[in-house]
Amino acid sequence: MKNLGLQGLELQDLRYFVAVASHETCNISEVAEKLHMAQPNLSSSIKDLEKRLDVTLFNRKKRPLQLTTAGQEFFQEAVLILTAMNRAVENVRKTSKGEIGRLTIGLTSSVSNSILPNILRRFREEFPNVKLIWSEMATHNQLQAIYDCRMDVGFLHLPSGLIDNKELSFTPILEEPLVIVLPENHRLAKTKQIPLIALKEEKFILPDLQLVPGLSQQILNFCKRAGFFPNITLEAAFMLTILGFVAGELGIALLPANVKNIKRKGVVYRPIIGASPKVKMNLVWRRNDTSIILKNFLKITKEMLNY
Amino acid sequence: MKNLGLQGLELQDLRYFVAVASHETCNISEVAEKLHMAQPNLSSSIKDLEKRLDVTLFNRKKRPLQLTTAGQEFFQEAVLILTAMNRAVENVRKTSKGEIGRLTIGLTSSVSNSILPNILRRFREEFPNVKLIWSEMATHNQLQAIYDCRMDVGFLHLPSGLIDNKELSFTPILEEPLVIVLPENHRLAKTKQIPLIALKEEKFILPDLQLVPGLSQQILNFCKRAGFFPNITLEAAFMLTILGFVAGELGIALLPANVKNIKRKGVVYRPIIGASPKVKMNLVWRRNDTSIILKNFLKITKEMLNY
DNA sequence: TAAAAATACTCCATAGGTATTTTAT
DNA sequence: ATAAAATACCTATGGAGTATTTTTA
Repeated sequence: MKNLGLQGLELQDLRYFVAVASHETCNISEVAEKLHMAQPNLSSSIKDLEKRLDVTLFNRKKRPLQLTTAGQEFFQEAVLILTAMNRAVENVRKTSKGEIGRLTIGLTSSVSNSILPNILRRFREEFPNVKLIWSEMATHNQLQAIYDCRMDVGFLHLPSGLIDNKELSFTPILEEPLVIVLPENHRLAKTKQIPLIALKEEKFILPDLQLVPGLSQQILNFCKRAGFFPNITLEAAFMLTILGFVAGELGIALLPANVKNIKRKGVVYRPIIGASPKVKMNLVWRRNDTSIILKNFLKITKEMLNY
Repeated sequence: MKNLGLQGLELQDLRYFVAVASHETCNISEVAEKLHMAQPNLSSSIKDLEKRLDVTLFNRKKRPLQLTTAGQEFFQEAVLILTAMNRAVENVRKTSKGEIGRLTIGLTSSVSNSILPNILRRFREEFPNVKLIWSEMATHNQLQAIYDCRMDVGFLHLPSGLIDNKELSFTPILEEPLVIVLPENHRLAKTKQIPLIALKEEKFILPDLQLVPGLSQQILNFCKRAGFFPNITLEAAFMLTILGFVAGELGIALLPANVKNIKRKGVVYRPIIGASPKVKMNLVWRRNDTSIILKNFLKITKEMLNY
């Protein structure tokens, strides 16, 4: 017999108790057999439990044994506790395999126009119980959110000066040529292919330098390499805003090729002739993030690039 | 080291895990000291838990240690489980002491007019967390409900043939004289005290023989002993109904004295002169009911009788 | 280099087994 | 009289201790 370890109720005690209490006739011998254990041990386990609780759970003056009122009460709660334990184990296992949980993803319009739908579909297939939360956000805001753990991963055009960052990791996932965005009545709209230098005297509408630093920096670099510094008349954070400005003949723009997926009245797209410049899209996350969900997301994203 | 008992997660595992996980810096050594145990054992307990779950709970590549995502998940659930266990223990102890729970009580109007309020007040004082559920019910229905465990205890006038019942126990708790209930214009209403035999030729309104067998049987016995069998014109299950019939001059009635607490227009009460007959009120419960709450209720009820 | 975690071993308390007695119907 | 629970006793696993090594910052 146990030496009354006064403290420390254990789940084993509950398991034995529940096994007996849930038996039709509370027959200890039968239950012991079902549990592949000796009857005296089951008996003394129950008695020990009663001693520790300082509560009589079974009325011993009756055969078959029957639960006291307190025993019924305890039975209900014991079942709940054992269930909770099983669920906790299941959940922690699934969580560790990345089968359940959540991932918060930041996007810019470039991504939602190109590879994103495929990635999401593929991820949903493999991890149907992981909640993906995504929000379209300008590069600058995304980086802040990732730092602050409000976001786990972001698709963005990498601004200069972020290479070898201590806090963040990144990987290039996409290279896109730029296209020239013109009002349909623009003199260059008749031309099929346009060299970059031909835009030297044009008014430029640029992605916002504060909010979308990566993309605008890359565009400026290409112009510089082509031999001119563009005449910037407007900045805007979102693609659609820029297209609107172009349609209104406020200027022309250079944007990633995926913008061609948007048919905008009054706007035409023309490829750049010559050393076609390409902007790079990166995936960014916290370097110290050990989440398996993140790891799986990165894996699937990389797979989708070799389609 | 443990020999990986693959099954059987125990609360002790959770307690150790929660102790470490809830420590500011997850410092195993400090936590071990706080728990008055050796550091290596706490270390290996945690490792063992991880092995059994097949989940890494702490990121060992970092100092201070930090919970993995799965570890955070498990921590939350573990705390809930431990809390549930503590609550279950508290509840079963209180239940066994009769400090929490419920008692379903049956009444007849006789009781609610006399001793019941005192009993309830006294019981509430001593057991504020026991829910008392009472319902006014005719004797016959009460007995049925007690048999069926829909009710735990009842106040009722014991019908003959219930003495030495195998299933039910009872104890007398109250003796009340009968009073004569008359329409205010009745010829006997002028008399202050009336002998029972004077009612020989009157029309009687009797408590329902089916639904309130105990009381009506006792009334009939008294009449028989006084030397006559009453002329029964009406039966009714409830006091107020009977008073209504009397007020309507449909007959007279004999009722327990507590009915005098009800002032009914058109009705007067007159004491019986001579060997004043008394009806007995009993408390009834299932003989095999071991509930402590019932026991306490019986105890308090008996105490209240010697006021 | 220092602080903390992991490993290696030792020991005994107790969960679990067998034999027997007691209890309730 | 019988079936089931309680008691008594025994055995061996694994939880907990001490000493030491490995790891991270």
